[in-house]
Amino acid sequence: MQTHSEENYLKAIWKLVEHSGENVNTNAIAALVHTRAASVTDMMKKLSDKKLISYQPYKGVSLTAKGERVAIEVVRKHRLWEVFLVEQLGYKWDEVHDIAEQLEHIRSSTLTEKLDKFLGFPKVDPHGDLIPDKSGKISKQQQIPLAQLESGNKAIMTGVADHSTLFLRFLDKHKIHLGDTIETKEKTTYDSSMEISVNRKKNIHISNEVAKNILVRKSRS
Amino acid sequence: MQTHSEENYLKAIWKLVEHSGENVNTNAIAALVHTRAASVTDMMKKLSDKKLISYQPYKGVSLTAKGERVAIEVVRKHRLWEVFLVEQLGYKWDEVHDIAEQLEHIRSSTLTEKLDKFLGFPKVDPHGDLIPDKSGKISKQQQIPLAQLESGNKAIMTGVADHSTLFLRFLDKHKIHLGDTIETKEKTTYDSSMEISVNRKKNIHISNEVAKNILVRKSRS
DNA sequence: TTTTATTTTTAGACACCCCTAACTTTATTT
DNA sequence: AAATAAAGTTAGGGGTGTCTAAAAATAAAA
Ligand SMILES: [Mn+2]
Ligand SMILES: [Mn+2]
Ligand SMILES: [Mn+2]
Ligand SMILES: [Mn+2]
Repeated sequence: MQTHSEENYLKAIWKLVEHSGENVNTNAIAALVHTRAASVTDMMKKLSDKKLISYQPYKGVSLTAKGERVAIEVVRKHRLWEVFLVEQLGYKWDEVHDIAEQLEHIRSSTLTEKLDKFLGFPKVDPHGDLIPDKSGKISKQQQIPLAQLESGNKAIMTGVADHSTLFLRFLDKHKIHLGDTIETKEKTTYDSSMEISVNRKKNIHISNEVAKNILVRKSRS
Repeated sequence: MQTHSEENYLKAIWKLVEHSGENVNTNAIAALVHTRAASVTDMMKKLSDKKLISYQPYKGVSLTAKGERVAIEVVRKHRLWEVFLVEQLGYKWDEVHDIAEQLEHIRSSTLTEKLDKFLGFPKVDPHGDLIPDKSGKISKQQQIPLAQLESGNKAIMTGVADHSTLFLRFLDKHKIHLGDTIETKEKTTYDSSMEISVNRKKNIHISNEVAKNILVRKSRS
């Protein structure tokens, strides 16, 4: 049984491992859980004692099988609750993170499965992130940043790399949504900005900053 | 902003005041929040410092207006979540308490209202308890224990005094539910047990213990 | 290879929430 | 009124989770 705080740390480590593959460093964790390095070190000792991570001072940490199981369960709950908040309660996709951050810690042996069923066993959350299944399995998303798409190629938007309210609202304002077909019209060499079309209609000019945070799946056309 | 623990204490005090009217004593609180008297005293000091209760050592406590507002908000959330768990997720009425005990602490300026709307603005929770409205108003339930109903009188079951799984399952087993019409057929003077009919059909013999925990509203017939 | 900068850990502290044991106050008996 | 019982508080302490400041280890630069 883990505390909320322990769960938050495990989830943070899991996310960092997903992205970097490497052992995770203290400051990165501190940034994700909004604490200081010293607090992270304290927690790493506790999680290590509980065999949830493997930890060698100064050398970073990684999750044990046990720790990963816990982390994935938290991620599963977080994403399922996000689906609930958006699809059932009518929240916008930029409003749900903080609430899900709390709901993910609700402890019950039956709640997650009932919620999953109630929601119709969704595969992805409102941000396009995959929802781990009951057993903790989660397939790797085949997606790349839009910034990497060659000129003239079509793709479907499947996710976002930046989950901030600011970015999500920016996308809303420009009517760019998950599932939209995006075509790269023209790339400017100078600043790597690009002209794109959304659903074959609207043409928009976006910066490289934005293009890096839009994740797409190349359509085999 | 209160901690989970503070909210639990405030809710406990609120419940005790509802039932007794009097200043609430330390041991009663300890029993409700599953702690010891010493812990209660510690917390009373903190809540008093925060002006959430008025507290005089050895003389019991009562809620300030501020404290009552917080307590009722927690109760509102608890009961709304219980409705969600039963009506949307398919839980039984004896299974939801512990989960609602956690969900009631989810902090969000918008969640409660969205949930309330989603559920269709329910008036009562799965146990017949009234749900405070958005402004914190909660009307007094006009109900009495079935044990107090005179022989030959009809009433409608509106609630339970005992929320334990054991009792709720007992009622399920005997198909006694909220909204059922209950008529007192015969009372045994010796042990105050009684013969009742449920929905004009089934006749059941129940102990006084049980009759005290079934709450009914007399039907004006 | 030194020196300097960055990262990480340790030391010491504090708020929170709970506990047991001992003491004090209040209530009840005799 | 004195003795006893019950209820409530204080003293002292433990685990958790966070912090700042200082020290140690590692990485980068000169
Ligand atoms: Mn969280
Ligand atoms: Mn998400
Ligand atoms: Mn609670
Ligand atoms: Mn209830």
